[in-house]
Amino acid sequence: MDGPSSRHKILDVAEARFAQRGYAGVGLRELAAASGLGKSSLFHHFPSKADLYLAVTDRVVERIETAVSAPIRATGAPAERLDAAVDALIDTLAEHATGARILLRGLFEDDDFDDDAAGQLIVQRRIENIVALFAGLVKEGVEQGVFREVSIPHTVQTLIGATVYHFASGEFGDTLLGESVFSADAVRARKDEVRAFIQRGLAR
Amino acid sequence: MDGPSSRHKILDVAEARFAQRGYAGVGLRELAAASGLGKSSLFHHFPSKADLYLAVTDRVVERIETAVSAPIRATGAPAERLDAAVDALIDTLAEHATGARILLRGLFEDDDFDDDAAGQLIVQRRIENIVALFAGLVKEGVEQGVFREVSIPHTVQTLIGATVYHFASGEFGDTLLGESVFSADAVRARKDEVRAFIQRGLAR
DNA sequence: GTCTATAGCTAGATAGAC
DNA sequence: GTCTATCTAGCTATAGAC
Repeated sequence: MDGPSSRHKILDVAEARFAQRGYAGVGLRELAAASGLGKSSLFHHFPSKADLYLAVTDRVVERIETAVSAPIRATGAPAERLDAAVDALIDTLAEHATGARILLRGLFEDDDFDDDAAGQLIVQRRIENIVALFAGLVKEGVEQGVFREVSIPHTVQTLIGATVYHFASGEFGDTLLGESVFSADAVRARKDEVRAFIQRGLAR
Repeated sequence: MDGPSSRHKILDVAEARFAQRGYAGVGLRELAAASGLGKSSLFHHFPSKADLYLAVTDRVVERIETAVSAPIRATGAPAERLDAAVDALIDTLAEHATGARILLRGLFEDDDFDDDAAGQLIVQRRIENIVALFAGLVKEGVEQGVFREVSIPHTVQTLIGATVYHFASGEFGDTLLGESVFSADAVRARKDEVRAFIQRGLAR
């Protein structure tokens, strides 16, 4: 047992810092120090800062993809599979406190990652896949007549807002709720509230 | 008629750039050039970059505050006032395309603005006021028995997710919807979808 | 795989002329 | 109110020893 590899450690540290202050807000010196390495050693593991950031983002997105794929692809009624998928999504967001922020930043951080267009594409494809999974499930429900005729894209946006935004809201969310949004209590409450909203929002 | 003042021009330029790439991602040189000024001239209008950022944020939050105050404080049934407030909020977010991102960034950008703690407090108070307005309205509906017994804070979070997140989602949202989230069509559709979701989500 | 040293550049901010 | 010039400190990235 060697403990976590340097690469793993760097990714953990980078995920936490990038989540807080964004890509441009964090320097490699800071990441190196917090990882217990010299600054130059980072370049042995990742060819550039942009590559490191993309590796962080991809890991986050992969977690989500893994978590929601099974419940969505399961057999059963759309309403139940959607409930299970939202539960799994919330569990994953709650377990890794920094993931939601990284994910949300990925959506509106327009940085120049021209150097690693390939890496960007991988992340993008993964996100498209997750969106397609949810969209397909909602569509299935609408076509079966168990959901009312909502707009699929708008419903996906509402789902993201209700889950990802919530767990990315940080101190603001903590203050609003009166406890950490990541506390077991708050996570359970969020699941109940979101499930109830979705069920009622989609019911015919 | 002198046209817009330099200060106004700087604020417009800064709002657009900060919305795209965040506080740390934008340099004063870039802002100065885009405002048609030399870099040093910015310091005549704003004492520091942090102050400029706070001025941008405050202007955005003030717009929202102004837009939603009237409908929420009006007389009428809570459900109707909530609909009107959400409409007004969406109109404001749609009218100033950069506002939603600035707002959302304000929630999870943990930069060091220690230099201007006073400015931070003003923005924070304004946000608290907006939250209190919505929370009070939902609470009123619950107490009158016209809304079911939802959690007030979680409902506020869901409202923010459904509106602010949506208009901050940028290219991702555009791709998902198949058109700009700011197009007249998409704005109208968003209003309809959100209103329907909220009404059904809150109904007893 | 980690280090020291350094290159080359840009950052925010200040001084002072006009 | 805007400018040029400059300061210090930070940045990403590279070279090369061990």
